[in-house]
Amino acid sequence: MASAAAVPLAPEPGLSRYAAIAAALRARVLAGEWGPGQALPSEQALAAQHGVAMATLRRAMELLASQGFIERIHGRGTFVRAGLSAAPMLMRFFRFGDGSGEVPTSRIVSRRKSPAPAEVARRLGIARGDPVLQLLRLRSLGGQPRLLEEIALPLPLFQVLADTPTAEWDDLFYPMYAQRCGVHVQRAVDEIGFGTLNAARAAHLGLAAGHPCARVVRRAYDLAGRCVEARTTLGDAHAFHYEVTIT
Amino acid sequence: MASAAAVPLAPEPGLSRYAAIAAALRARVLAGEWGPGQALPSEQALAAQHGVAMATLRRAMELLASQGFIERIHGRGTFVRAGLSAAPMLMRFFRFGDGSGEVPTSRIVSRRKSPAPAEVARRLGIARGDPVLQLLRLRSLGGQPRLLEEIALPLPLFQVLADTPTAEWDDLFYPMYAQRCGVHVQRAVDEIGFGTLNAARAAHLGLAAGHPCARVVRRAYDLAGRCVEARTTLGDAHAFHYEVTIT
DNA sequence: AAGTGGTCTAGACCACCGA
DNA sequence: CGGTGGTCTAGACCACTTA
Repeated sequence: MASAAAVPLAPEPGLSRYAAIAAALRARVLAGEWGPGQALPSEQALAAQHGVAMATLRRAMELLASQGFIERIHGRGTFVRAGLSAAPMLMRFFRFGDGSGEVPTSRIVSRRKSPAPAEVARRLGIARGDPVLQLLRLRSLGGQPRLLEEIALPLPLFQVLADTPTAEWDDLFYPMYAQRCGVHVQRAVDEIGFGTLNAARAAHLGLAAGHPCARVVRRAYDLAGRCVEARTTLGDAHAFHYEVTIT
Repeated sequence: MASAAAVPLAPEPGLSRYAAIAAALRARVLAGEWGPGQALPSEQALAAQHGVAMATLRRAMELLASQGFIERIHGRGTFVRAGLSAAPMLMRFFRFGDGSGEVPTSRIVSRRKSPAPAEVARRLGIARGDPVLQLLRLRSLGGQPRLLEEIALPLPLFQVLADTPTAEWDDLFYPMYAQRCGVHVQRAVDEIGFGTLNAARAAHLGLAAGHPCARVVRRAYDLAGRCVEARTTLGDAHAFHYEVTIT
């Protein structure tokens, strides 16, 4: 099995060589062979493993990189993507922290363990009644509450957060998930809609009941495609703003 | 100047060969050497012209293709992109025509030539007072008006539309711009926000004054990067829905 | 200096399209 | 069939990072 090893069993007959290799590498990553943030073997090594020329192996890598699955760093190596950039992924939908340079703050209003209601279960892809951690979080700017977040986390996975005082939590949740729970958010889908605030929610935001709000429903997924967080963010509709480029 | 012709004058010193070639090709397209929808020379011809290997030329082409600038069709050739897919680019933001299979209709409510107000001029990137064609268009579904569009078109360019009875207009505007005015929309930017309807606009949509609305402000650009259309679309906020994937 | 990914070459062969 | 773009090879050399 030295030189003519090549593809052992074609995963899909109609697939080009580089696409097959990309699929194989993807599978190996999902199987946990290399974890998020870790380096893959060098191109040379992988090319030898798969019995193809370097250029072909590189095409496979480029494919995976273009899909955001791996990250290639010149002179250092190729790495499994560690997760979404720690950045303020959410606030970008709202005029939040623009200009003044003021620091946004966040506060956990409530935390409770409970069986998943139907809607939450559906979003997380778990069974109704499975245990989840439900959080209510208020994000403020300059002392003004701006965004209300309702977050649901599947529970065996996020048990650590149920046991840690919320005062010790980090401001950025996704890096915290990675460090404390070993959960790496790799992809998220946001659904944007519109509605009005009920009295309880409006009170948190300092608005009148019935005030129009923008609603961003997010589902966050890890590398394996499991939904690991369901989050609904509500904010004043008039402060909502988003830009899309169509090509 | 046969074999060692190569790059005549490097456009940017720090640029790789393929990036330089991509830039050069881009410039030739913008200069009008090949119009939208037309074929570029074959890879072989272009590689010879630039004095590089086919693989390098191909990298340049792949770059341009990934940017949506050209379209490569196996066995046929490489073409300058003709414009945005004729599709219902706009309605995708609204629940509009879902399910029932009913046919959306559109009607031009008003058309008038006028000097550009400041806001319109800013969006189109022209001077205040330059002549524009301003349209008001109502899009309906099942007899129900759903979207109100305010469209501004710079005027020397779209004169044909000022002279053609609106009854003869096509339903899809972008293909019509291409056929009748020689304007190919290649890229568009949408800004999404929420607001409320004033009495006049609400009346067109059959809603009450002050009703919450979603507002999509679009700027459409041609290949050369000129803004050729400024469009504001208003619709019932409760019918608004959009999905974004973050990676 | 050794190891990584990035660029480039000069070919070969294949898959697709149209006359 | 001839011409197009798509895949693949087996090299060479360059640029960047780390130690």
